[in-house]
Amino acid sequence: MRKELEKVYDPKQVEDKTYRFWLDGNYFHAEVNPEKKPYTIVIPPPNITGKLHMGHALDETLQDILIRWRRMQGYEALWMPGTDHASIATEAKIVEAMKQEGLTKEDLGREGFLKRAWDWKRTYGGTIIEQLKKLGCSCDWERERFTLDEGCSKAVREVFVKLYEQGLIYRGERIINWCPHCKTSISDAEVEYEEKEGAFWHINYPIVGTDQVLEIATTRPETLLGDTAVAVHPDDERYKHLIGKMVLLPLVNREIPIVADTYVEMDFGTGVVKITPAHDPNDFEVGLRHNLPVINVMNEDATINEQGGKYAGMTREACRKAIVADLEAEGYLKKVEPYKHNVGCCYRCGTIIEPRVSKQWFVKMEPLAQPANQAVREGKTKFVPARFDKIYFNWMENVKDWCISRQLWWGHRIPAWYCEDCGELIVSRQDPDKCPKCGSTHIHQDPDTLDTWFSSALWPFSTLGWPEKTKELEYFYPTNTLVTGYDIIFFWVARMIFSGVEHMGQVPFDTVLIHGLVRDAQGRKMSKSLGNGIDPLEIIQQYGADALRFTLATGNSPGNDMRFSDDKVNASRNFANKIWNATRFIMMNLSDQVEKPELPENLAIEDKWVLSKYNTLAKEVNENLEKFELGMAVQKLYDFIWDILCDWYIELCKSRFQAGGQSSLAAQKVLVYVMSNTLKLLHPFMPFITEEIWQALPHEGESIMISKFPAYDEALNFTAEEAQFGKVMDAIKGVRNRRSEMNVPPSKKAHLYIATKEPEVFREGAPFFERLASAAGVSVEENFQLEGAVQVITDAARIFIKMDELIDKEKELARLSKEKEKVEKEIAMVEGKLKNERFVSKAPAAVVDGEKAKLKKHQEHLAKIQESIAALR
RNA sequence: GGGAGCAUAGCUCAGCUGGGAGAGCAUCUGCCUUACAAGCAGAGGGUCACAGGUUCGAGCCCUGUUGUUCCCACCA
Repeated sequence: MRKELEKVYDPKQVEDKTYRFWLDGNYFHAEVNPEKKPYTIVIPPPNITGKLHMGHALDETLQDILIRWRRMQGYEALWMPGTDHASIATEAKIVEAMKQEGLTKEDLGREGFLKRAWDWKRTYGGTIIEQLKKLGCSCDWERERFTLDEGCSKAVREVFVKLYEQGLIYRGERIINWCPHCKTSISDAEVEYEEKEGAFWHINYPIVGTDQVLEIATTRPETLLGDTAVAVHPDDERYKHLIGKMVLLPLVNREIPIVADTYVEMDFGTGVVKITPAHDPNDFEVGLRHNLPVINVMNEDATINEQGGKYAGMTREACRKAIVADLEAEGYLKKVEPYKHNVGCCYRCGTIIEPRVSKQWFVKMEPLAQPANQAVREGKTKFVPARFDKIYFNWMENVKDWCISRQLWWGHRIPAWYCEDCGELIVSRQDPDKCPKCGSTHIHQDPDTLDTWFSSALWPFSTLGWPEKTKELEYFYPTNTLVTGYDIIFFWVARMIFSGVEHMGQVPFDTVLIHGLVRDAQGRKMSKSLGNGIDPLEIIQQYGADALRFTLATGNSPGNDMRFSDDKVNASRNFANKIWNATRFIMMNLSDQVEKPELPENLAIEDKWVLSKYNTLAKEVNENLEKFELGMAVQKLYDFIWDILCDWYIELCKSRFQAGGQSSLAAQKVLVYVMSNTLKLLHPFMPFITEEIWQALPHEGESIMISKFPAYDEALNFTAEEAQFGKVMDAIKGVRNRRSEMNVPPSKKAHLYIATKEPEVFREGAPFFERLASAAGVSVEENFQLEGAVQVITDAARIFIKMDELIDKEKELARLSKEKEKVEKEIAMVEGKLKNERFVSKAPAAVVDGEKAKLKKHQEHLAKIQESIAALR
């Protein structure tokens, strides 16, 4: 007894239940299996602070499609899941939460804070994982990892020590990007530039020993407190004679030199630049070249420090106002111009970055970037679409050393110790208890932690057990496809590539599939501040996970952004319902004799037609997936199911069901066969509904998700029959068309007379005209002589619709001559082509033959029209 | 300053290596045809941004122009 399906598909009844079924079956789990080829995807680990957003939903959907497809193809498919500790983002959230309780980090102390952070991780870290399950992700949850777990920490430590020993990690005093809000350094990649309205303040610096002034222009007057020189271009005729002289720094009354440096652009501003080595990266470089002192005038939170004299304690903004006011009061301010310029901001909190000189740890990039670039150039890793390799190269070829130390507590602590007695620096795989040089036990560990991306960079191999030589690592590495958005190519993809090449000797994946952003219906980026974000879980709740997945996969080509709208999800939901109802119909008509999907011995022409179409679909879906054209694959599935299967084949089956007998049984078998195989093709995209329906239909095996993914089958190559049946369909469409034009309701049936040179084809198809073309009966002959009938002319037939009362002879003639003109035009065009010597000689033979066939078809069509016209007259 | 993407039906977008433009939504017409009105059958609607070029043939390749979005750099 087969179960009845509800009238409308309800995802809520199906999804959780089905997901549990998969988990119980352990289908997501992958093991080292030398019998099979591995296919591996590592998930871009979502932040533990995170909630699933549309970007994740897209990213995970694409990965799940690929992994389910490969799994069904027979690969040992591993989708490695996990989460990222996201040091800066998580720490900021925890600090924020503590603020509500009136607590600061310092109140808790490092240990207390970390305890709290781990509590946080335990509480919220699982949220996003649960949300991934709602989406249907078939990750191997037994292998779930966390960037701060023991294994990943071990990998981080190994890499740090190894690179340090190779001289590729060093500690040094540099100017770095400092976020005054997060109170930590951040890397160049973490700075976002934003165009802001500012001003250009022109300030006169008196030249010492003269009554002259030097006019400088600056966008940051408050940094004047830290000026240690002014610079001009060495070739600048206006200022050449002043090089080496001193100016008096206004308000501060410090004498600073005028230096010459080619960094200065002569024709920008006044051609004179104030040099503040402590607060500008370019000035810092100038300072190094000219041995200038570095005066840091700011605290960690970007307030002015004691170096700022009377301005000490002010914020940078307040200080700017005060300085400008004072300059004006004392007559130093020449003028103020409005000025638009780019300001660096923290990518996490948006606070304006303060360049700051401090001691930090760096990774020397050049030696690591080179082999990585070489590998990509050799095609060992390919970007899809290919243009993204330019972005990768552009960044990697100009990359500066990577500042990896963070003044945060939540993260991998830097494995470096300092001896308080002899000053020795100890970097070690094991925690030292004394100084190896002097034996002192007075050592302390560096308080800083590592950039969160330092651990993510190792993700493709740390999750497989590295630095241990595990069998998983041996089998699953290098992984196959990395799926991610273009926004983290620098942060993550590039760093994984050079890390893989350096530590594993092999690139971490062969393909990087890049997708775009999911935007709102108006094309705006979804953001918290705009409040235009769409919650994927709400969409799942409302429409179902399959509908969401289908929406994200449809009409989306690699690398391009997409818009998300309710209209689209609605259409996807309707599609799910369509499949559901098609299955209901099949089951309503299914006899007990169909026990599994198998083809009948005798196939009717329409069976061959649908099987041929299905076969092409199977072939193309695989081809599209191989090329990462997921959007195209899913579009073809949609078209096949809705148009070919539902609107045509199922409708064709209705008359056979009515007739009963062998023809009905054969139709049932073909339907079950085509439907269940099509469900398999669709399963990676819409896993829940396909499983539910597949289970309801006669099937073999436990679950669709471990069934064999269909492929092209030569036994189903019925292209000739497909073309033949197409002629019947053309005739049906033609009749429908004419009737619709004449506004004849379907209830008004009419007898059809079909004149054709292929009567067998149409006799076989005759029953279909009754249901699909409102025919009261059908006669097929080679020729007919009929009065008072409407005519439909196709390539293969003349069809007379017997409807005396509707006939207006003149109108019919006019319509026919219009049709004749149209066909004549077509003929003229094709003839023109074929008469063109150069076309015939240069175009491929297949194209020329195609044109010839087209011409023949048109000519036959024309002949029929002419016959009809003659008959009417 | 450097680089990339996009420009196709009213809207949102497909269109794979060049062989005479498609879908969804919207609009209009007719249908409760016993799987589905979340449906069925039809219809209208496009100088494929513009200007050149290559080719027998261009939405697709090349050059330029315009509009638009983004990335990198950061001239104080």
